[in-house]
Amino acid sequence: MAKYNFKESEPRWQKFWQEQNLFQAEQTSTKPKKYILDMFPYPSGDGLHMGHVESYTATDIYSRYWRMKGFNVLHPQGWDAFGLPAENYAIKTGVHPSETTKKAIENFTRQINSLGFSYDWSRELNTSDPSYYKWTQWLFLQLYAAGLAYKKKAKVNWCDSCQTVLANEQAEGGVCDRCGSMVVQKDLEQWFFKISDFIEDQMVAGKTVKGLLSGLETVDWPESTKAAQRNWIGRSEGVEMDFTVDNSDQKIVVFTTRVDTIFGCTYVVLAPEHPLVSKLQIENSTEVAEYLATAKSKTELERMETKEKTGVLLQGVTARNPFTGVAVPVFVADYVLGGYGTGAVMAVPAHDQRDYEFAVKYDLPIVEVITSEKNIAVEAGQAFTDDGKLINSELYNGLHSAEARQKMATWLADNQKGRIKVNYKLRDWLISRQRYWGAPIPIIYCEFCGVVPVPEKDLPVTLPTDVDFKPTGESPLVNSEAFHTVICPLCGAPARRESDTMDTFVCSSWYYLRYADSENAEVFASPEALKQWLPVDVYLGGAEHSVLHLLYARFFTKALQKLGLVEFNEPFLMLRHQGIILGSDGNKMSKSKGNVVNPDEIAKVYGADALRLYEMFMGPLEDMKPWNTNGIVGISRFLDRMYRLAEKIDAKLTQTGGAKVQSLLHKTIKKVGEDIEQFKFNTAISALMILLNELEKEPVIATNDYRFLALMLSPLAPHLAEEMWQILAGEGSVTQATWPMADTAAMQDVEVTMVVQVGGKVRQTITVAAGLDQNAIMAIVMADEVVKKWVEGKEMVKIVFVPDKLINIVVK
RNA sequence: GCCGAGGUGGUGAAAUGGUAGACACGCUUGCCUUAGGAGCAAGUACCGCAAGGUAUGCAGGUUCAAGUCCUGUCCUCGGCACCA
Repeated sequence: MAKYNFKESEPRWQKFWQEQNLFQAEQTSTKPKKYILDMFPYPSGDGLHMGHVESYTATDIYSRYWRMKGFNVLHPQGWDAFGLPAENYAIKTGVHPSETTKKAIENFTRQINSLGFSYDWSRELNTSDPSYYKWTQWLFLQLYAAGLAYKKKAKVNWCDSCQTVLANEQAEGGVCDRCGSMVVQKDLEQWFFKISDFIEDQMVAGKTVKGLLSGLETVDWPESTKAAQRNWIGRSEGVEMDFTVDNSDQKIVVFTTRVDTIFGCTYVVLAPEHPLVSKLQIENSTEVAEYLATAKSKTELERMETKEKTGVLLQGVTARNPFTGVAVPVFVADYVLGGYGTGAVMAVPAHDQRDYEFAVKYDLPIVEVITSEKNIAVEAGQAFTDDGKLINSELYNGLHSAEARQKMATWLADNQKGRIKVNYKLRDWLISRQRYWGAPIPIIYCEFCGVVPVPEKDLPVTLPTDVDFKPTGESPLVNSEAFHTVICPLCGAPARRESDTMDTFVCSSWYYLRYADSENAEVFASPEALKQWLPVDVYLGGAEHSVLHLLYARFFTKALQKLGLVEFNEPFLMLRHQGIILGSDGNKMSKSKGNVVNPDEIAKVYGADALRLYEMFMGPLEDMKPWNTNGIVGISRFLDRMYRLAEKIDAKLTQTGGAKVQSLLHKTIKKVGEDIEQFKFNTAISALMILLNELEKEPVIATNDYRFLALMLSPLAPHLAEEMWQILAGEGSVTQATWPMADTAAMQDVEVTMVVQVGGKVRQTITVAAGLDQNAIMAIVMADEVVKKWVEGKEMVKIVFVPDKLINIVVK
């Protein structure tokens, strides 16, 4: 029998599957549905990398498996095609982004098909196609009409090198996500989505719907991803309270989570951006102005790197502690952030490390009001920041922190000096970008009518294609007269078109809805199609999207639910991440490190099945794993041996081997199915290897048993499985066959190996008939020479018996 | 600092509280040959001649029995971070 020739076989089957249209989801079906989705790729010029292959293989196995189990599977693929790299490339070379993108998509498509992935290409979508972004714009208008998209002047992150603003999520640590250059703060008019409206649960059409926080409890997602989102949202409960300013009608509102420490407040601090700084009567206003100027000139990064606390006393200004009525000095200092809480804090040096450092530097009083109940020694030079028992706090003395917080909040409310307040770190989502290669924001500015949404009939607002990509460093949209100059849809006066485009994350926040009905020209997706397919049952992609894409997509779903456009609350019921595949040197694959392994090259040498299987065999899907080309030969051998096992097929034989082999076979059927359902592909493959090792010891193989192998391999190594199916002269394609049922009766062991322990230590193993009771086993064991030796002369205290597994004789 | 996930052979890794290291790579020895990115057989945690003992980051604990459960501690990776 000839060796398995993947080079000939793989393209042949890929063509066959395409021609037979085997992977198209059924529009009408009585089968249960399963929507299995990959995060769609950005079609970069570099082509597919190992991480794509890992993720797409996992969902492919999963999809093929559920099809064999009789499910109507929707497994689509598309392109997240807008974005900066194509535009920057255009500015550098003059090649239009649509051309670059088109080429990249062709290459991606070729690569994906060459690995035998079973996508339903009839639903392919491309976010840069007007037929898609028409609906991105339409959805924007729905949000605008509902007040969920708004424009405001705000301090925003600006990247000078990318010439655009960035979302907070894209400017973490004061550095541009894309190019790594320093982000500066600018005051600009920008478009925002009101993501902050959806943090908590709310009433929609008389029903409570889950917000971004509590919704996390309803989905099957990795704990780390849920935690990252909670972290990013940054909910904290506390109180806001008013410090009245002496000789003024102003008051300083501070936010704190530790109102229990209020009696230790010895000063108040305003952020440099705080509006009161310019309103108060300050004696040393020149000094303060100088401080504000230096604080403003610092970049985010500098401000964070400076450990030393700085600030200036506002001379002539004092504020009154709402509880004690005591006057305290007021400072302006940049360790207080303008953008969080009220931009003002009460300082309690004894119980807050930052306030402590500041107080030491400026020689301010430190008053202890909390003592540890656990007798923990407070380190010298440190504030005691734990909860404890109150002291020096008048009638609150002796209370525990938690108790005191409640009572104090009540007192504040009763006396109208404060209120319970919840703060969040999450800001509204800044979605406008000063770039060309994105979906235009469908807004027109009219001198008379103001902000006018583009009428639905005029959608899509298409990108001008006749623009010049001269390397000016600026988006060509800015200079496109034809694009800018429009007529106001309301009054007909000359008007100006919004020239900003939307963040690409807007496009990817709803694409999973479009797959349900990707060809529809009337609506973004029909209610029937949405009802048939959504929500997504299983979603797979990189953990780097834990906050950005996944949070935005959840927001979009919740917003559309509120608008009555979808009927569900969470878009992705189950989420898994593929782990990063590192280079063989243990570093992240990168061109500069020269450790990149190209999937095309590997597939050429070992075949698509071997590449797919090896990536799954390397370890748990979610783990980070170093690539090792040597390891793939083990998989190659396994596939060859599977194929060659056919040489032993004896058509007259009804079953391979004895009861033991049959038991293993059916146990394997059960295990492989269970493992695939749990994304444990590594152990599914090893189970098949164990089975193969056993079957190879048999002189002859029954046709039906070989058939089981082909069926089990079909999701994992689909090309080889088809070839094996042909050897059996099976009907049609194994891809359309039904997943085998494990025979429970055959799985019963006739003989078992039992462990014999004496005093908890393994002393002997015995092979006995299955199902023997304790007495029978004891009789066998006590006759055993080795066991006798260990038990001799000792008193048997207890026998622990686990049927068919273990017997432990506890001796004294 | 806070939150999350982890620490098991030379390597990638297995293990519903029940024989730790399955499966695979690599390595050692042998066989075979249509010299192929072959195939087959045996072996491969550590100490010990053996009997046996020791091993899942470290220290304790629970249990007849712990990689697995509990307490503490160290380290690695990921996210957030002057968030009051």
